[in-house]
Amino acid sequence: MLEKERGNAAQVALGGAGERARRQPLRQPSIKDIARLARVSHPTVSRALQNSPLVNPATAAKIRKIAEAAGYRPSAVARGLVTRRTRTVGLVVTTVADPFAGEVACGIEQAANDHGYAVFLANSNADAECERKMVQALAERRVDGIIVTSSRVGSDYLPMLAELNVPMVLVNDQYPGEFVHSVMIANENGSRAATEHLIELGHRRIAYVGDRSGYQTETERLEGYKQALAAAGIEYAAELAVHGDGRPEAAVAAMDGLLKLADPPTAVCCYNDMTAMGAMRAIRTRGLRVPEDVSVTGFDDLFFAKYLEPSLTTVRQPMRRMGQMAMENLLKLMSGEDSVAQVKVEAELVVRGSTGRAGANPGLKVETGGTRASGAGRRNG
Amino acid sequence: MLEKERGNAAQVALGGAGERARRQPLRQPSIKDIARLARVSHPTVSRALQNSPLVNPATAAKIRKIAEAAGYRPSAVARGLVTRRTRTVGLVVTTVADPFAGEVACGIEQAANDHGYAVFLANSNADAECERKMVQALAERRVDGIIVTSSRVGSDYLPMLAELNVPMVLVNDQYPGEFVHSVMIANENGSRAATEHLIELGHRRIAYVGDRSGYQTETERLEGYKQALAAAGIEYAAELAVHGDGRPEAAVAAMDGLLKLADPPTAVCCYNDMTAMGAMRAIRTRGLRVPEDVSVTGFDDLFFAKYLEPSLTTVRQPMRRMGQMAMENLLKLMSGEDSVAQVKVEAELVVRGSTGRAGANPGLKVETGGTRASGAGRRNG
DNA sequence: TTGTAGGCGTTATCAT
DNA sequence: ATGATAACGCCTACAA
Repeated sequence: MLEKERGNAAQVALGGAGERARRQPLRQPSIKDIARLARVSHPTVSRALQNSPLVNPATAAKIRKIAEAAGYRPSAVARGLVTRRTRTVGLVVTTVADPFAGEVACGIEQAANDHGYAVFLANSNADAECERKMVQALAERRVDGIIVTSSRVGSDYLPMLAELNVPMVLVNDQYPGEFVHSVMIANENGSRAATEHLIELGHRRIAYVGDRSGYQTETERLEGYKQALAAAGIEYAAELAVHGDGRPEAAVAAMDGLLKLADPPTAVCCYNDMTAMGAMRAIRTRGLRVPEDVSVTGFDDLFFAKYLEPSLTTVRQPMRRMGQMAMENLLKLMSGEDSVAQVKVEAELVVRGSTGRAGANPGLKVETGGTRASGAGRRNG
Repeated sequence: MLEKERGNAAQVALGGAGERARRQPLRQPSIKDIARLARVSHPTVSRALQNSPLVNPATAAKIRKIAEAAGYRPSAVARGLVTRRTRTVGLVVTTVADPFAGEVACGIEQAANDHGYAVFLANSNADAECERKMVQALAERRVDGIIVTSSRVGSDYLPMLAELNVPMVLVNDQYPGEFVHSVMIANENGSRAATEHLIELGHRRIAYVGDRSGYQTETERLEGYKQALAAAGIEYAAELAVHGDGRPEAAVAAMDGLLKLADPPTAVCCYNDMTAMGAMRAIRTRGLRVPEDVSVTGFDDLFFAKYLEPSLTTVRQPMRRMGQMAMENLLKLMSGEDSVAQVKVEAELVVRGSTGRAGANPGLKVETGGTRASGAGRRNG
């Protein structure tokens, strides 16, 4: 439409209050512009726009009308500079493309948005150095707080925390320790429940396909598995506890190794749903069936779990809710409350079609899985 | 000039220059603080930190050392205020928990990060009003650009674009029209390829399970399906084209309706992988098998597609790459280049186990799917 | 090579 | 109820 009229739409619409054209990236109207148009001082405009009671209702209305007409939008950056609070938080994840991280991010974003906060997204790609850089970058952006999800360098945050002096909340992170605030799932309980479920179904030879060893989440889930075995008087066999990397590809290989054992397992407890997905593929590829030949459990209850064939018995994490809780904790921290600390979220076993009685191998059965779920531990959502 | 020596961590660490404690949110050191410590003026510090050649290497080194020791971090907000460029972009998605959006977001974040930009995440929850609000909020944050993914109100952005005067790039959006910049997948081609594949396998009675009707992406994919039918001389049957909502739950119901037809389809072309996942569930629930009884195709090639049983034949979208392209286009737009416009990305058929010859029903066959993929259209990644 | 003097768009602190 | 005036932390002239 108009070509050289760099004067922004607002000013043009108002009758060309712009004295001279700007070469700058098209300045948005400021309170000073509005003040000039309304024939008042900028502070008055500022007050009017904040619905301050200190301003005459009539002038306030007039100012708001003018601001509206001018397409005025307050600058959060200028406000942030003077108030020293940007109403911005940083979210560090390995990658949002990961379904778990996506769900958590969704919960965080929701809660943040509800409170007028914006969320900076930072992917660390599971690289510690990169992760550190991202946190630094967030600090430069002057975020009011930071949430780190599924980090593998959680312990490194303690010194950072002190240095950056920015409130932080960790979600399912590595060694949150005593000094930081966190939201964690009850890994041991969840994993134990899954394993107990398999034991109840008569399984004795139960394998575990984990994440890379050494991480807290992995260690805790493995521990839950061991606890359940011990409680049932089943001896832990090191050959049955193998490692993947939390992704299906590695799980295929790990599971295949288990199936090649002289005495292969009849059930497998997986670190997470992605791992379970890979394990199921490995089982099917060998011509075996789930759950008739091998029962499988996951962890997370990602959206696809109930749509796998058979649908996956898994341990549910309320991922969105956890994100929301993390954000709410962070909000408290940012407002000065130093009370909240470590939040432990209970995990819930969701029994579906991928687990069945040990030795229950009714020959050729085509309709595996489906909605065949026992009543126990059904999801409440 | 300033009599009140605001104490801060840096100064304290450097020898306790802070006279008295502050109740403020603990100010970070500024260039002025560094200047005082280095006994130079702030502009000199500013220049030194920007590696300006206008500053004496010796003093520059000294300044950098002091800044480092003081834990100085430049304030992006102050810089943004003066430069009028925040090096920040907004990303609007329905929800990052959606795998497609997550992948695109990942690509965007990557590219943004590579260029020193930070990404604001904004979930619209598929609500037009909310989406509009998020864009306004981003404008107040003074983002340099905005990317909108899978919006259903794409056309509404034209007026917004003019009003906000912020460069925008849309990814797989609704009616991008002539005036906005976009990255779109070749929906018709992709859908046509999938349908042609089914036709080549001998199918004649091919159904289509779409998204809610009226959206451009949906319309185009349906169109591709129709084109393939027409080219093969198969008459389009309205009863075989049904609607879901892009999510598995709705697809289960839609597919079930198709299976209840007097003359049910032997193949179904689905709007996306989520829909295909639901369709497969509906098929199995009825005691039918994929692909022996019904062949299924998806669209997207989400991470789980190859792990479904049978693995899903689908049309691949290079999602991360598309996000990256969108960001790169946005970078150009933000730097003033007004050249880039509508980018169309080719879709690639990936043949896997969920599609098979029509009428090829070899009785009870347990090992469905797996890695049984024909050579045609294999992914190159 | 360095320092001085604005100004970015707000809010905050005083006056009036 | 309103208006000057001064920050906030940085950058960019321009002056020295």
